[in-house]
Amino acid sequence: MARRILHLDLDAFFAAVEQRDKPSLRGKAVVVGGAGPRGVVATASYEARRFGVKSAMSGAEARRRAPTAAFLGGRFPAYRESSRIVMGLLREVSPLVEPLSFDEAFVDLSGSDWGDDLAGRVAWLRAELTRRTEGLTASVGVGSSKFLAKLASEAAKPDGARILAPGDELGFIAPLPVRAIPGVGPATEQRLITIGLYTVEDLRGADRAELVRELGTAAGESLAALAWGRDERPVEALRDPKSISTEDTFAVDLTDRSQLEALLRRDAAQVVDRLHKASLFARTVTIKVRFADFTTRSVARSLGGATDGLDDITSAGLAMFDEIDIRQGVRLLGIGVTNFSTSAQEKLFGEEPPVADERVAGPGEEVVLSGVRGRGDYHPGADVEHAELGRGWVWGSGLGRVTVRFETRGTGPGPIRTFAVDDEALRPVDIDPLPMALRDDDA
DNA sequence: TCTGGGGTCCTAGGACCC
DNA sequence: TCTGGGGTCCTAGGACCC
Repeated sequence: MARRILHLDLDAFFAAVEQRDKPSLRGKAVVVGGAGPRGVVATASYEARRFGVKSAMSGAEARRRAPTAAFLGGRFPAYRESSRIVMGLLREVSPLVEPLSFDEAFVDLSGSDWGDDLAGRVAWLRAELTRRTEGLTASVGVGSSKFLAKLASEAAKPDGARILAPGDELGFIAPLPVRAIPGVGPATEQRLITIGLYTVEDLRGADRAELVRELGTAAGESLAALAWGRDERPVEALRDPKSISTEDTFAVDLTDRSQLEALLRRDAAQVVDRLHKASLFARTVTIKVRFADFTTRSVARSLGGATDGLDDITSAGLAMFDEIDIRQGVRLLGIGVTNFSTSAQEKLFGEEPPVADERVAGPGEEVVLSGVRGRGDYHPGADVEHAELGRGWVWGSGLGRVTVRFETRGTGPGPIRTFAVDDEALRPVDIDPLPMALRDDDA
């Protein structure tokens, strides 16, 4: 019996959450991300895509293409909440759910009772998802492997479903361009085109040995198998994290070493904090430096044993950073940890116990850009509350003023008012998205 | 106003060991 | 004049994904 794998992808997720919560933006071009001098687009609504705006495009380019679009900073707590509802719904279908990101997951339907009437069940799932999230839509694909399910949901976008009958799968993928295969990006695509391979069907006729020579063992063998629909990767509900890292791109290139060191300390504290929350210990520390010319260097150092100590990790990072020539200017600095174990290892010589978090408010924090914003302030799109007018969102700000549109999911398009930034009646709403009427644990 | 942030996986070369 | 041959760990960098 062939496996039945379901792949679900929320449509234009971040932008769709914004349109749901901001009625005046429904049906309009909305771009999440792309703020600041070096921002890039995280998600564009389908209306914005019609202007040619795409994920990962620079904000400058996106504004050029869609000058009338609403550009929003992003509200991670709201995205997380909707994601939680969707993943909860999927876990009611089957315990074998593998989230890939906030907006995407695989479900192994062998763990479900979905044998008959697959189309009816999928239709129910999509309708239920829209109901519980109060308006989001998802595209769903079902196939006999992760690979085929993912291509099926891609074909169903937006707001559709595609269920592949086992006998139709090879015919369905044959005409697709090689670039449609997950794992084939611009570089691999170019190499395949160079040897005359444009489609999945071409790949089937290719010489296996040549693919391996051209792309390496892993990629070559994997493509040769995928072209014939062969993909045995299991749906894994629990995957251990392999690394934790954080990095900052600066609004301007920095050359002041002590300022960069302070930022590195602050980032190390954040990484250690997340390490503690995950109850993990790491043996390897990595730093990443991107220079003004966009070249990137990474340096890694393995410690004597696994640690979650702030001092250990910070000093390893600083020691590596010390050896890097930063005269041309640094546009990005980051630090991360890998090589996890679940217990600290004895060090060669005695070590103090893990240090409690010591929050370092580094100098020059204002130079740090955050592409998509998660915390409340008055960036465009942020949630606010006014003492008399209630909930709304930041339409724009500057010159000591904030303009707010007063509307929420449940209202119609609302009125616009402008305030002084220090108006006592107005406050940012931090991590408090409006509750959904229906929760995933209601049903 | 070119090019975010958080990840995963793979490769290649050198060290080191038996 | 050969030059061995695995296996594993480590580091740096690249490709790719959302």
